[in-house]
Amino acid sequence: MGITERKHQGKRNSRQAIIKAARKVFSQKGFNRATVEEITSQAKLSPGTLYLHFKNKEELYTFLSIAVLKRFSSKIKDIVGCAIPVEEKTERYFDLFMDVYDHDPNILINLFHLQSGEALHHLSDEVMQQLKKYSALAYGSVVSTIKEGIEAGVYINECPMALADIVWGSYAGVVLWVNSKHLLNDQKDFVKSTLKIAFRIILQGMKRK
Amino acid sequence: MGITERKHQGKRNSRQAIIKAARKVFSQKGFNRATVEEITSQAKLSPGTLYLHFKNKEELYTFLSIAVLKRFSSKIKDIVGCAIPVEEKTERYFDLFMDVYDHDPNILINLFHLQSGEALHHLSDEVMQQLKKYSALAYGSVVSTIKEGIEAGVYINECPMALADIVWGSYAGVVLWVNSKHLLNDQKDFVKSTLKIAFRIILQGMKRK
Amino acid sequence: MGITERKHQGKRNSRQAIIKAARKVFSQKGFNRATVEEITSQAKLSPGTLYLHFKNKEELYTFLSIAVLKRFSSKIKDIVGCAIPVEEKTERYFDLFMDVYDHDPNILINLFHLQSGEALHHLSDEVMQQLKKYSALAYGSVVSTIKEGIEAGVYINECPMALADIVWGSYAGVVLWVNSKHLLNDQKDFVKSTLKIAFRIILQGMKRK
Amino acid sequence: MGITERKHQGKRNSRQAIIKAARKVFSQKGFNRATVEEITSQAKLSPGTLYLHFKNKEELYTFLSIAVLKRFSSKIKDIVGCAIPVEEKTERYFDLFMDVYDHDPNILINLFHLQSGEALHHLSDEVMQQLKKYSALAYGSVVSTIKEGIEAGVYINECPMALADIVWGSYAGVVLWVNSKHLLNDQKDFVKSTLKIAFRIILQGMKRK
DNA sequence: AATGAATGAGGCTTCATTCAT
DNA sequence: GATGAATGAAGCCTCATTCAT
Repeated sequence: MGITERKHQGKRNSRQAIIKAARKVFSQKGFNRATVEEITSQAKLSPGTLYLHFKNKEELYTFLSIAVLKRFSSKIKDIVGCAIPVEEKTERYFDLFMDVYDHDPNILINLFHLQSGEALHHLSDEVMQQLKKYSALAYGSVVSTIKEGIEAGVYINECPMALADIVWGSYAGVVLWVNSKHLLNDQKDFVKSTLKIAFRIILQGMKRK
Repeated sequence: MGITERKHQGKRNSRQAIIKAARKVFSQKGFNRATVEEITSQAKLSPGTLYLHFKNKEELYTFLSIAVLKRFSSKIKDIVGCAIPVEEKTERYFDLFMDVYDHDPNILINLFHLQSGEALHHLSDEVMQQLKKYSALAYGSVVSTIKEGIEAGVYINECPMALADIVWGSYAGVVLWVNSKHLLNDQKDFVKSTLKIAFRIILQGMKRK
Repeated sequence: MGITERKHQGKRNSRQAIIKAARKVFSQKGFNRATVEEITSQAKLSPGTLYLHFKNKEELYTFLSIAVLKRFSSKIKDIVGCAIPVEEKTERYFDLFMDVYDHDPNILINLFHLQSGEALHHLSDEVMQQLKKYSALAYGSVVSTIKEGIEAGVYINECPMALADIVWGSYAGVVLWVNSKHLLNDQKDFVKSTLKIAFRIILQGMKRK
Repeated sequence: MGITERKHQGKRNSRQAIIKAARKVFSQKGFNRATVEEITSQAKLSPGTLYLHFKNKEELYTFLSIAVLKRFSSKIKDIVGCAIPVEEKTERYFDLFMDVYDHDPNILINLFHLQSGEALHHLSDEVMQQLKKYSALAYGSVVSTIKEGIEAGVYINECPMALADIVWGSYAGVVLWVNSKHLLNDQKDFVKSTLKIAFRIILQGMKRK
């Protein structure tokens, strides 16, 4: 594609190209080892262009995480609102986790890094707000469903937040762990099957005897 | 402590000071944002001193991880060898995980980062060997106990390696997750109680009905 | 020159500025005492710019040497191919040595240092190949001409490689020696006149009686 | 050798050990890449000991050079004073050069580096004086013999200093050149035979026809 | 909107030198 | 006289970011 054509496709296009490239590069290398130069060159753009769309590297990174959280929280809200038994909701949660994983298996690593304190120091207030908002939404929905399950006598009687932490943490931990251990080309299926078992175990373990 | 006293205590001391400071700084900031300057100044030493003890920043980092793995794998081997029922072994594993956590709650973050590929590029062969050795030892022991449990009909009949990944990944994931979510001064007890629940859930879920 | 003008001239310019400054600083201080900071500041650029053009300090250094070798070997090949008597070829060699010296009297010091093992540890394969290639070309041409002279009964019957070593080593040695002994501003003419005598002596001495 | 015994052998011993080790290490690595740590550990001493005998690394380096110059100038003066024909003196010079080379083939590289400006910046006045004194003595003797040869009609009528530069520069240049080109284990004989030819050529070339 | 050359702060690492023992 | 742990200045290099075009 020549420079001329690309220019005519407007700002939207370069933004999408950067987002796509960033997902890939951040996934492969993590936040620190990923360079702006590599991301933009994979997007067939120049470094300066990144800064037309994002305030800095961190905000691009955070943007990717927020995107997942948005997707997540929106879908999870749908489930929470449904008039179906808790156990069926939980099944759907499982599908949702898998869906997110399919959509971008590595983006979860970003969310993790984000909270691990390696990034998050030069974010604008606006982005920070969004991050908190969607994070709270997604997390809150999980908590409320668990609470519902406890009240319904389905799940063990523990602090619902702790249980949500366990679900969420286990999910992310297992993905990261298996990912890093099995650096194969097609690890996606392997991770998914392990995740499937993990979920079954956790849900089984959370059930009141 | 004055210069005089410190010097009197020999090389050992500065090494320990660096290890201690490194544990703290790496935990707080992660590998990349932790600087050699900060680690050594917290140890009340000058930057050059670090290199009397460690080849570079990465090897210091890896050293910390290996130390945990060593501690872990040595204790875990003791448990594996015992002539006690699998379920009792699992109980002891739990104590061991807690013991490691008590000994240095943050060091696990290092192990995780280590495998995430953000570090590990300038390690000497010797250190790399050690890392692999102790990593395999610790992991292998968990796998063999799970296998024993499956054969004894106690645990569900799934790939033991997958189950080990789930145990290990969940543990690390929950620690990281809860740690990063609750950035309080005294989160240790909070994390531990969540971990306790997590273990109970997972063990319960792994049991054959 | 203002920033505006310089930027307008593209990447080429900064490269040339660095090469020019590097020649000067390396000549004055040698490889080790020359600092990247000094080279780039003399080029009115910032340190980072050097690394847009050269992988590291060593490759810049080597580049300068290869440039001379290229110039040298290309011209020397022309002479070798000519259908003229050996003695005339030798005359032209002399002119060539002087030409290289005129073009950059100090660059020979680089070649020397290069082989002395004080540099040459972080070169990329590509640069290393080039260095060897042009080095072999230049040296080989001298050897073949000497061989021709021996066979024609013009020069004494000694190992042609040894004779080439003597010609080359004497040339470089005399330049370095006179340069370092007479640290005057205008030593160029002095060196050249000494070189002229040296060549006359060596050629005379190499003749079969 | 235990610490106790070494201590009883007095200062002289450690000084000699350092000198010996320094000759070796400087020869192998050049001034910059040779480290104080390596020199002293080869001498089975600790770094601090070097500074009991030499003000700094440069002065140790210079000391080695001065030692050669001393040896050189003293022997050369003997030759100058002899009532023998110039041509015979020249023969003896040749033997002397070879003798120095045999005694320490690499020390000449030091002298060269010394003048190339990579060292020589932190010398005490006293050492600087010595360096100049013995340098002038050795060089002056060569010049005076050449002058004698010119006056006797043996050598071509050129500036005697230039001729001395050529002899000296060629010698050092050939050693360095051949040394660096043929990094073999037993290059000493190879260098010597090349030097022999070189001398023959230069002396022959200097003769008046 | 896009470029990409240039920047320069900041980090890692080395190693000659010191000094308390 | 000797030690050797510790120092800390100095150097190389990276890379997120800027800005003139």
